[in-house]
Amino acid sequence: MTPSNSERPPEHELREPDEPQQPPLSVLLRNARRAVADHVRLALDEAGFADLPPNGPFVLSALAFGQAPHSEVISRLGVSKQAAGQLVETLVGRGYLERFPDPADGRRFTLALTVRGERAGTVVRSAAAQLEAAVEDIAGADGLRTAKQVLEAVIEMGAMDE
Amino acid sequence: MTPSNSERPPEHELREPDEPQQPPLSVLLRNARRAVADHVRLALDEAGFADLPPNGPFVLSALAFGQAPHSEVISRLGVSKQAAGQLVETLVGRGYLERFPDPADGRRFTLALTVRGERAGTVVRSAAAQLEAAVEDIAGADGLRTAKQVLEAVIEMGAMDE
DNA sequence: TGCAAGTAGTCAATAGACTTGACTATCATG
DNA sequence: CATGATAGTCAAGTCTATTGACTACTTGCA
Repeated sequence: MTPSNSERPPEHELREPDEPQQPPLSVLLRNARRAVADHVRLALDEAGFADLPPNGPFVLSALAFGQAPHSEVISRLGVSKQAAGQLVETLVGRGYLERFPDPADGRRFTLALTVRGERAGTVVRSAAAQLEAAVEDIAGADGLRTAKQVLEAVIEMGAMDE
Repeated sequence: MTPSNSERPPEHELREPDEPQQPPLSVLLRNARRAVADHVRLALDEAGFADLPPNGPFVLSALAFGQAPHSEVISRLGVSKQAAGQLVETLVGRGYLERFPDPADGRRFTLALTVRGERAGTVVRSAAAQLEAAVEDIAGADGLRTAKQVLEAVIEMGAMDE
């Protein structure tokens, strides 16, 4: 027996919810985020893009059909520039992205999707859009818009803590 | 110059949004989730619980003021039982949790919060509640309720892909 | 011009969390 | 009491992110 237990047994009872109350926002957000990510991941796997790393969909979406400076992708990702650099390197290595030097600034690079990257991006966007459409069918256009406004408010509140 | 660049420059322009359209749900969820997590993390750091791992708040909330079987915490976390076991081990080691053997079943363990764990749990819950209340001030009670319903719909849709 | 300071990005090492595969101990069923 | 299932751990490896230090380039100012 490896875990070190003390001898005293616990006292309280497991609480069971009397009413079907709504869970806290934090839990809902966590689970909803996971659900969307899983849905997108499933679509990617089926389409032959299983080697796209977890943050890949985010980069692909940020690039959409166009291009963007490396630095912008970094700042949108919300991770350290080193982590973003590694991710970009991986995506380049796996054929999703191309890197172009900025002609005006020798330090900078521009990122653009390859054909494969665009295809994967299409899968990401359509999977997300499909789920969003299904939610809209249930919640209605107004409900979805309201929900998005609330999410934007949450994001804004969070940004206020620095 | 380490990155391998090709010589051809990119063709398209960076698109800029003409209208302040709402971002896709997937992006909003990602960012909102991060905002909440950051907010909670900040509160924990300030309260002296900086050593709580990222998934710690979730476990603490799952335990609330009571106790729960290890297996239930595992299934709710949505990760492998090994990962959950590591997390629990860490939380025990850092004084947030205690493990008690189940008197009826020698294989099972019950988890309960220590005093420190309850304090940290209080911080987590109050930080989350504070943010939720602030959002409710902006969006209104109806808006928040609607948003939660939408999130639950998203979670349910995701569960349908297996 | 030329130097100082700031910015873009990389390198290297590491930490942290999760995964798979194999295993032990206990319980339930016949 | 033997077989199979379940709870949980051990061990090893992977993957992602972090920190700290560094190079290369640009900008601004004298």
